[in-house]
Amino acid sequence: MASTRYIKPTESELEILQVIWEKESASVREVHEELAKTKDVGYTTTLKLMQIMHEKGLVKRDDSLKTHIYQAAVSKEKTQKHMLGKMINSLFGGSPTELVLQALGNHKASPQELEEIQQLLNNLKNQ
Amino acid sequence: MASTRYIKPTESELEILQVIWEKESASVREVHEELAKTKDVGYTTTLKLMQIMHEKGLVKRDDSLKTHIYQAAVSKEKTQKHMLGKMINSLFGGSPTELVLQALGNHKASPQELEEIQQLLNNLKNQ
DNA sequence: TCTAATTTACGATAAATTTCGTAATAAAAA
DNA sequence: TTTTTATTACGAAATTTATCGTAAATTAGA
Repeated sequence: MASTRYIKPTESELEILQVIWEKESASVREVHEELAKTKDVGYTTTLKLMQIMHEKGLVKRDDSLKTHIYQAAVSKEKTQKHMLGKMINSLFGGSPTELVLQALGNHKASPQELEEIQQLLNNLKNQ
Repeated sequence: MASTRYIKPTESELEILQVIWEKESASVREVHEELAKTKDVGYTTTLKLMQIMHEKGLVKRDDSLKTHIYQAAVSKEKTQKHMLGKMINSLFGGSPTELVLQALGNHKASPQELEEIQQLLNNLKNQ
């Protein structure tokens, strides 16, 4: 049952995963077009990265047609959870609260968002 | 007044910064002993990293004595803020709220901590 | 069919990060 | 003083990550 060990995506790999998560599935071209909006990088670089990600098991692909279609092999939620946990440990002395306070303090949230957080907070309190 | 641009610590540098932040000031030996508790790494590796960090301006040092004493040149808070911001953008679609919800949902907080968060939430609501 | 364009495969290089060995220096101990 | 120990400086290698050029294969268009 031993689940395959967690593979930590690199920074570039995270950028690519974001696009794939967003689109559900995508070709190299589509991912590249998206990255190119904010980054000056060659097509083959994106291609190579995605091939490596496939080897690592970060993405799966359908290569039955000429243009391969990629999908994420790791969930956004699991990845978020891992990265958050690592950050909490490495930068916030293991205290998720410290992180939450920082995040709320430094980055403004809308009234609706504050309400969402309030809801969750209420749930947590009633336990 | 242009403040010097932000220098992103690498992962190893963050480990070292953590120790220095904790101890306020420390020699290479002290930092290394701490790292060695959880990591198998040579003394000169730690030394070299700290020298590089000094060149980059991540730490300052008193080298008037044989054993140099290091201090952080970047604050824990500023670093937290930067890393959080980066993570919010790269993994939480720019939404701090999403991050907060994840952090609270996945990592348990004590009643006191929940109260702290409630306080901050109240402040934010009254604006 | 023949030519263009698109895509993948692959290797090589570049750049950044981490690692450590060795020598020089300074301090401490014998 | 002499020897041992601890520390720094430094260079180089190893590793990881990111970049791109070129060739081969496939598809689409003329």
